Amino acid sequence: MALDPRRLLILRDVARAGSISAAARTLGWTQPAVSQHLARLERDAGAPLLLRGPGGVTPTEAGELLLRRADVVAAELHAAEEELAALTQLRAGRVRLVAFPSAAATLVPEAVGALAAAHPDVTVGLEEAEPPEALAAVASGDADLALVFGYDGPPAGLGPLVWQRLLDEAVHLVVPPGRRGPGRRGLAALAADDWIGGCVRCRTHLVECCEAAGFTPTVRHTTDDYVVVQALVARGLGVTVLPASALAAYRHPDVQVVPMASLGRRHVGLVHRPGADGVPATAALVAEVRRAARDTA
Amino acid sequence: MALDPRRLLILRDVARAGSISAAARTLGWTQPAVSQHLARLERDAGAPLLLRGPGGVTPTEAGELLLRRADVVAAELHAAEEELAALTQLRAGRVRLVAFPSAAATLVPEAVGALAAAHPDVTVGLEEAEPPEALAAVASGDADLALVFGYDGPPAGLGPLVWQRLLDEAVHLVVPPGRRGPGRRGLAALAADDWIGGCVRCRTHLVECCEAAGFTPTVRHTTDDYVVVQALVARGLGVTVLPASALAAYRHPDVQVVPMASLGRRHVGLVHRPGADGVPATAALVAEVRRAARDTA
DNA sequence: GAGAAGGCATAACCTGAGCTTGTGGCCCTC
DNA sequence: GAGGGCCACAAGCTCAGGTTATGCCTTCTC
Repeated sequence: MALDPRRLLILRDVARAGSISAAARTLGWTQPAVSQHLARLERDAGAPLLLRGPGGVTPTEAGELLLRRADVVAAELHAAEEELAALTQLRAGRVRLVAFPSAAATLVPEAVGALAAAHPDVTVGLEEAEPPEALAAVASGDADLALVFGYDGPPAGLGPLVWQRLLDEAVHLVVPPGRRGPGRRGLAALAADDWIGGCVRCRTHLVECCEAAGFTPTVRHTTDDYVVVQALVARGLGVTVLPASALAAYRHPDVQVVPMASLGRRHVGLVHRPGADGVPATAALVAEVRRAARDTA
Repeated sequence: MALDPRRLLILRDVARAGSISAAARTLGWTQPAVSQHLARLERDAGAPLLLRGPGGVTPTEAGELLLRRADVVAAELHAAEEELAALTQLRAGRVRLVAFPSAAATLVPEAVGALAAAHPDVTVGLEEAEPPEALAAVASGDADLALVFGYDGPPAGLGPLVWQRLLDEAVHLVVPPGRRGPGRRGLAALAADDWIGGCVRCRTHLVECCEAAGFTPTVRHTTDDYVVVQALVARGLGVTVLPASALAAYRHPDVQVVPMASLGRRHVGLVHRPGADGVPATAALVAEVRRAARDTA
């Protein structure tokens, strides 16, 4: 009783061709193949669909009925293939990207700009969020791609998500002008200083590094804006740490930058759901972000 | 690249069930079966359609696209099955019947009336036509069923059409009141009479019978109305032949009816295109006509 | 009318699509 | 860390769905 939609399309071909043999020729099949499909369809339908006459075949009332439906099915199928082709050829599509703020200011504009230039009909939605929220957005399906970072490895809480490393960068100590470096004592030399913290994740890393050096930092100021941070440091209001890319993007002329291995390295990467890198629009954006990362490295 | 509509429906089942395993359970299949169908569909589509996450699966942009189309396809299929069921259960349908005039006055009303009573939603279109035109109508597809007759066998020119014999009837000589019968001389005794002819086919048969008896009849009057014919005969305006059923339907009190084997027999039957007797509505009407013929015989 | 041509169905065969079972990996939950 | 749910992958087996071969039908042509 259940109709096979493929046979509906075959019925349509036969009706258009006017005979079973003619339909077989257009399908590149033999006549019995088509004949058997029709016989099966008629059995499933419970009524004759075509009357076999000399020189061809004419639909019955039931046949006409199915032909009307088959036309709709064929149209839907064709439209689906068209839309699908648009997606795979990047003539359509949408990517929802979540990125952490400093990336949004550097990598993202370059990548999104390049994608828009190459494929103007692919739309990119950008949202700023720190790694934990970004991961949640991707995991829940609210975003397709997240630009996130972690210290000394991928961020925690990846779950089933896929991590694609983009670049590692050093984390530097940033101190006011004229201030002497920490020397061999390392971070411990700054135990008494006021500290400027960034986002939650960065501050956590900062605190961990300090505690590894034997003290708990006094975090007096908090901002994740690396321009603001440097302005505060330049005025002597505190010390901080900044990843190399933030300093590459903007470097206040007065601050001192001190490389320190004990501050670890920041790992920047893309995160998406497994398989999402097969989605054409997402893959294209991933490629552009990777290119941008390679260019800035 | 060509999408298999069956897999589209499977995709739909999976999306509705929320996971491949759940869809497999509702389909009564195993999980790998569904998994393979999806893999093939994604290959044909050229893009991932579902992202596999923990606890189930969520459609991609391409997947959503196909799901919308699949909904339409499923709706069409369902509607087609509904309409088909209506046809096979005689809750809908149409039969176009062509019948020769005297049948239209006797068999047809009974049969069509019975069909209408049993299946009020099946519509019957009736048209009157003599056998040759009736056969042409069926052959060309303008009619589904024809009630026709032939003398001493099925009518000529059947071609590929199917003949279903309904009944045979005697053909009687009809002469004015008081007139002596033909006796052993047979038809030849009426060589000098005026004859009343019916339709073309009937007159042809009349002429053939007379010529077999050695003369060519003078056909003075022509009408295919058996009431009119008998009125003419009753007034002594001519002689004629009439099939038994015409005389059973109406018998003028004054005419004499003389059975004559040499007038042959008239064969009444149904004609349809091969396979048309499988069409539910047509089959139902055929059955009613046969019943009516059996009852009148 | 005999033959050729074109249509369809049927039968028998054979390959591969599409099921199955079995297994392993991954994630989450308890 | 044991258990359960999800998935993909691999290998096997069965039958759907092709094929070729054949026969019958009607129509057209000479």
